[in-house]
Amino acid sequence: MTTDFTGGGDPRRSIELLWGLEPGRRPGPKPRFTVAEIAAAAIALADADGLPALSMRKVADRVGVSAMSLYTYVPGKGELIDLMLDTVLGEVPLTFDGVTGWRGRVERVARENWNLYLRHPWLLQVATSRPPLGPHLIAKYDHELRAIDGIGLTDLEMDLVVQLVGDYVHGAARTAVSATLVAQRTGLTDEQWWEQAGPVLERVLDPAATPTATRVGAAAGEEYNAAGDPARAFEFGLSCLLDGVAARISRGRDPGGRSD
Amino acid sequence: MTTDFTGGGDPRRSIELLWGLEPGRRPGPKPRFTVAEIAAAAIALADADGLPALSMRKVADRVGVSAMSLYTYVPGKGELIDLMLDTVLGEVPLTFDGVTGWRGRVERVARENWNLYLRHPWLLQVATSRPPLGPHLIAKYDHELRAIDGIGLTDLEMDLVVQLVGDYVHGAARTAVSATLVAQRTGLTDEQWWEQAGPVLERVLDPAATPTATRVGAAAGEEYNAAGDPARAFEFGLSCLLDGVAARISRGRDPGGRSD
DNA sequence: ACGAACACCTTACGGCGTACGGAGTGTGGT
DNA sequence: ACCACACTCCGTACGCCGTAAGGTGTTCGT
Repeated sequence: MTTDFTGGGDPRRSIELLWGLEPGRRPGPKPRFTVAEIAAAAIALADADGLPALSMRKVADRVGVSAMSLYTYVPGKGELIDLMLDTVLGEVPLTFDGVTGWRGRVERVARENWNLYLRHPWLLQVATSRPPLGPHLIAKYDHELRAIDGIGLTDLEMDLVVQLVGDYVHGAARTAVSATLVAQRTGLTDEQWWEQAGPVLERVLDPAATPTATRVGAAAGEEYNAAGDPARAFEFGLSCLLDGVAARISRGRDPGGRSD
Repeated sequence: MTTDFTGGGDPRRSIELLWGLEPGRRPGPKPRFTVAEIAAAAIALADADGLPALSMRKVADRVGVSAMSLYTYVPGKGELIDLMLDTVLGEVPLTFDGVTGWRGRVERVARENWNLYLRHPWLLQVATSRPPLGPHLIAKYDHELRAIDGIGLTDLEMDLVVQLVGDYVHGAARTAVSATLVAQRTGLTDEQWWEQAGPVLERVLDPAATPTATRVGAAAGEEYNAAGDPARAFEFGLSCLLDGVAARISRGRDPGGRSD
């Protein structure tokens, strides 16, 4: 339903947390857990139940401390989520083994991101006010830029292409994740949903008012034999997008992209 | 921070609500408001304060009823949000006046969607389990398909292109919206944030470990003179994407898109 | 030994969505 | 006209949420 935004706390404390900066010896009892362990517990919970179901109390229960104890590890929930995000970004292998050419590398990047969203669907629900500049996010950005370094794009174009791919994958993964989890989230399979909504929908939908949608929807439904085929849509979109990038590389075009 | 998912209620009731199906004469007092009025109040609140700040109590206050009265109009918060979504989709003009060619039409579609997100940033935080199949969403889908009808794409490719554009715009708009609202959401301008986070960031960032990111980040920062230029990135990405679609149209290619 | 800063936790607050049931309203059937 | 019923409306309450505040116990540095 709704999203809250991370990034509202103390910037310094957030960076320290993300980069695991240790304050050295301090009075008081030794913390029983590490920040990484708290983050891992939170990630496991989010993976299992989704981000809306993630609460400080549940994380605390999972670790075995009281909810308020968590605040000795992280200043707030938003910071915990930023930490979770950077932590899972660390799963992405920063190599291009077995891949040739810039196109292969960008495909690798896109697919790794896609798979990341599929493994951690809650990522799609994270709404950051600012990118949490943690170690893994920085390393990943560098890695992605390296995929398209030295192929004829300006530095600025490189930044824009990495953004383009990232934005597209994020957008496309929403559908894939929803398709995977819709039954779990709503308690109804697509068939069950159509059983209930189908009759009233047929009453309100006027094929003559939306002829193109009717035609294309029918063709798509027949081809997919489902509400959609997100993986196929993703690969199609990625291919188009990369064709466009290839055209730009060929043309050595102005980075503004407003020439049209 | 987090997102809940809509689409968990009674499918039939949801469709009836979206399409404004009237049940006819019914016993009991006349409702003081229409469902559309409730939705409009909710939209105004979400526009002003964002989706996380939207609560049933606040909507009720704004309309001038008790929170629990709202449930005589909508079965739940999720359904209200679906309704809000379909309502604002109705703002998009379903014409292509002053536009020539499929490319111009798709650009119009993309920019209308982009502007919609800028006008209603909360849209980016709506997490639907299933697309809420309301009148405006259906009409918009038809309109978008018409942008690319009869230009040499198969029906399936048309569906895929519309998805591609929609996914990309959604992804790209996140950055634009965050950039616009970050100060409001976090209470800190970028300058203020850097003042606080900058010193510790400089301590942890190692330019030698991420040379490409360092170089490109510097070039981008200099060019943008800001954290980014979302509108420029959007236009760049859209241009690439459309180049790719153009290439596909030229080639009359297989819709699978896995040929490489 | 002592003060200060910590880890930990209990209590509490204000916010949230919405279940439940009571009171009032108006329709349709008799 | 009367009545049963289905509605509108709302007060109360519940369980959940994030986290402020303050108390207790622990450990460091002097």
